[in-house]
Amino acid sequence: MPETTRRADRLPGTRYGNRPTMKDVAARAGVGLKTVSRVVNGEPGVTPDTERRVQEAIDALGFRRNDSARVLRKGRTASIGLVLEDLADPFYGPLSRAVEEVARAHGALLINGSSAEDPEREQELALALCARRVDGLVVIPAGDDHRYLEPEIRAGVATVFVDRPAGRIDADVVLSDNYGGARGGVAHLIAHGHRRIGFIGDMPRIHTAAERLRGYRAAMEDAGITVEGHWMSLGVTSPDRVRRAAEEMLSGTDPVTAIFTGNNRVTVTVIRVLAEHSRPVALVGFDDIELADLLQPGLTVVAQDSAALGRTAAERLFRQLDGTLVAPERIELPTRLITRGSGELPPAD
Amino acid sequence: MPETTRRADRLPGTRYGNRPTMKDVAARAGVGLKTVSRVVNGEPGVTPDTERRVQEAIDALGFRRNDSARVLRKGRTASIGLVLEDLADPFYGPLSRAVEEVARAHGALLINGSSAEDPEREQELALALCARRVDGLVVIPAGDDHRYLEPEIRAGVATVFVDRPAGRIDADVVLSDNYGGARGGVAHLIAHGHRRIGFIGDMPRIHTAAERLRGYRAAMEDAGITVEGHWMSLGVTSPDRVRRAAEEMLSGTDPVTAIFTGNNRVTVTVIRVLAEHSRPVALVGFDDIELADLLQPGLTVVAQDSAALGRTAAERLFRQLDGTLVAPERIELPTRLITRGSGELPPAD
DNA sequence: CTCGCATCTGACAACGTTGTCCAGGCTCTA
DNA sequence: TAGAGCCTGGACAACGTTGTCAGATGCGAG
Repeated sequence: MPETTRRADRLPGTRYGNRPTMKDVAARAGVGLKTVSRVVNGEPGVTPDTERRVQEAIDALGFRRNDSARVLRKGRTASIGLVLEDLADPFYGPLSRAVEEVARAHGALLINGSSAEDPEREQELALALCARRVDGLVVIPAGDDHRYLEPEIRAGVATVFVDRPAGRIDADVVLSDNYGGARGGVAHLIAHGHRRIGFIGDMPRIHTAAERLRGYRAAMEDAGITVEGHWMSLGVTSPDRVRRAAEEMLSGTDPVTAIFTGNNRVTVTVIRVLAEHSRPVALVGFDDIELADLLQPGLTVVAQDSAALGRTAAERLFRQLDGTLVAPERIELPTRLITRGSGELPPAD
Repeated sequence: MPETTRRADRLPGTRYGNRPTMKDVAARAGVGLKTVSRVVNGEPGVTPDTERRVQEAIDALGFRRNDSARVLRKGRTASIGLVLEDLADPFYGPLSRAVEEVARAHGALLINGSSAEDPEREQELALALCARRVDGLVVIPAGDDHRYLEPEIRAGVATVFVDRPAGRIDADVVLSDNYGGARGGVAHLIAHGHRRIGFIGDMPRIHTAAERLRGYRAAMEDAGITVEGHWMSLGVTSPDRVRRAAEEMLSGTDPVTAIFTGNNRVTVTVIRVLAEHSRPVALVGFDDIELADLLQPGLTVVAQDSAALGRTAAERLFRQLDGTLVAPERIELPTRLITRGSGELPPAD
């Protein structure tokens, strides 16, 4: 039997631990190779008796189809890639899960990668995923230049950007309404009588941070309030710098009576500062936080729906793959103001 | 030029959107196929001039190596699979991220899948990953019978189970010390004078839940306390059932003065119940929660280090792949009691 | 000037699967 | 009983890459 010989010729212990192939199954069942393929894929044209024999051989050998070979032949991998910032961040867990669910509904697997907010790593990851020939790519940008993806997109890799827009290329983008959300949150504070309102946010080179800052400025301008320079603190991220920034705007001759925080990490630190502060200070944070309702007072937030972001992006991705989609679009999902107490405190001055 | 003809023969629009292959690069650079392969893989034996010509052709065509074909040829995919319960659960985010980091250090990508606590889906996912020929598999079990993985493990798929032990097969397992942690947490309550202590946990068919229950019983027995049946509530998971269970053990003739909660979801609900409760009740929860220190009182927890679980498991996985590892082992990581106030409340009866 | 050696290059097969196509056997009808 | 048509099964090539091996090229030494 030449078949057996060929397998024995192999170096021992190499290659998938010598897994059985369709050829082996065919030999054992005494049928042709293609017949095994037909059974494995549920294709018609196999008599029940043959099918049974093949199935028995499959079970006996513990055969499992090698999807790598299948992919090579068929040209579709039935997998999509997700490049995000940090899976350990509670904001991205639900997003990733939502993408996964949509992928699952389309029979695709999800390959995940964290860029750690490093543009180079984002590129490295995205291109590695392309080399795997993922059918599509959902990217939460870390960098601001995505021209490196142009050849991939031209080659047919469906691509959607989430949370932040793509840089220097035309592509589908799904965003939260950062500007509107921040503007609404600050307006909420103003409506409760505040005029000296602080803003602590991330580096403005990050799109979301810039948009939220813009929202803050717009709300203040709407109310005819001139923003003092020391009310704003931009680009601080580490807890102790946030702490210092908050303490600074809370002291001095012109202390703020309310603070708007630009993301959940900042919010958490500010909550700690305020907990030690004697005078009550109103607070509205961008991004919801688990247990926000159990704090004293409950935390008022501008919440974005990270799962919806992921779902929307993934659905759009698969519509690209269907060919249902033509021109790139920019989708903005609304945010929601959730009042729980901290944002409704009156100014104490 | 026969090369061009062959490609033109293809059906238009199929297969990766007609990406260039090494053959195309070779044709354009006027070199042989294997030379391109050498350049792409940085193999020696190519003159600088040839290398430059090839590199130019690669850039001009936007070529990117097809890893599917590479995998088929080489037999290793440089990717590992992670089957967990729910990526949106804050417990699994850091775990997944830790696995990813270790994978990255070994040049591997991570394919993620959520089982949604459904054994069938776990199996389906794990086998799909095996069909992709992942080099290894990190599984957080949903089911309790993993014999379906035996052929895969025999075929060389490295496998490590995390958080819960594998069912009915001998395999590497990395766990938290659920028993010891719960026992310590309950002992902590007893040390603060409590004797009527409630326990609310998940279904005992889940290993972690059973172990934590066992820890509770052991601590109570250590202190010579007989546990009343209505102090324990097992298998409740939905918020309203937890709520009812908590309210029940807090009322009646023999109300508990302290509660030990078996996981973070339960803890959150119980915190809500206690917030509405007039009499102060001590609380220790299994699993840490973000912002636990900002609650009133701060939440005392038995914390497990989910990142360490993931890291340990992944490292073990790659040591299996190195061949450094022989016999399956069971590793237990310690938990840590973090006191923040809620567990140090004296009994109020 | 020719031979030998080292260096660089390319032809070819193989990885495991699927699509195409044809052969053989069967049934049904005339 | 012979011919037509259908159904099942198998041979073969192709997917894009890498390993093997042999051929070509260039150089120096005799």
